Amino acid sequence: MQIGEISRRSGCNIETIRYYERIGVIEPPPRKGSYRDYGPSDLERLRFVRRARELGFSLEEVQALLDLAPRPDENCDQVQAIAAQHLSNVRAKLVDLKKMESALTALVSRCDSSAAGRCPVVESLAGY
Amino acid sequence: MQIGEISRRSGCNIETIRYYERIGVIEPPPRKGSYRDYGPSDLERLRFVRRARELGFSLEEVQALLDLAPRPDENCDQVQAIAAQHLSNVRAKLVDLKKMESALTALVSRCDSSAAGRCPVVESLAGY
DNA sequence: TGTACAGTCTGTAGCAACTACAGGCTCAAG
DNA sequence: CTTGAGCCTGTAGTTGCTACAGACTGTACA
Repeated sequence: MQIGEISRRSGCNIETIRYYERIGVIEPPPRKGSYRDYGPSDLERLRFVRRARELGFSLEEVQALLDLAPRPDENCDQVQAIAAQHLSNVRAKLVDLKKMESALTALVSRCDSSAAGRCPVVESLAGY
Repeated sequence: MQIGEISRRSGCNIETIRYYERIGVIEPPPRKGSYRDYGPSDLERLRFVRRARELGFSLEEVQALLDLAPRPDENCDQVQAIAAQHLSNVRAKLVDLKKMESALTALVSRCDSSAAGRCPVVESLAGY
């Protein structure tokens, strides 16, 4: 299959696929003429990458997962460790974002009820 | 005050301050000899930038806020609009992150109770 | 047979928002 | 007079793409 088709079927866009090849996330496929010729295993791999990216894994983590995936029975601990670590990062980010959310909510709502002539948003950011 | 001091007092690091100057977020201060010589208003401005960045505003938004801030009474609506827009982005991100969090939690916990010989994390990412 | 046209190729540059040097200056203290 | 901290400019790296330019290929239709 050509790059256009695997792009459609994997949900990765064409430039991204070539980028993944360049940085070694996927193997360079054989060529049919000068065109890349992908097989079903490439499709699987790209889908794997895409799902992992959607869950917020970095490409480095994805690489590690891909390296471990062929022997899931032996590497389950390491896979687990990567996922758990990532989960805790996500939870930390959630905490941060929630803080931001409430700070922003306060900012915006204060503005609604403000007296004329001053802007609480600006004042809050300036640090009173 | 020199860049080191304003850096300490604003919480922005030195390289970042010079970067902000380069891209126009702050004005180039006068020089004392060849050294940048900052005044109190620069400190205020940098603190403003830092707070806004901590709340997740992009530098472009920060620029806009800084442009509007000198006349808060006239520009309150626009300031408000920027903040409200940003708040809704933050909320959208929160929703995404929460989805990621529960997907990851499912991934990781399934692994705990898994039978030997298969790794649910890998399988889930591969898409069964 | 010609030609149009979609699809692909390589290579490079851009994005955000910094961060990290290298290699050189300046300025005050000892 | 030298040491050392601090500053200077300029450039390149980071992450994960995305967006070209300019050239080629392969197929369908006239």
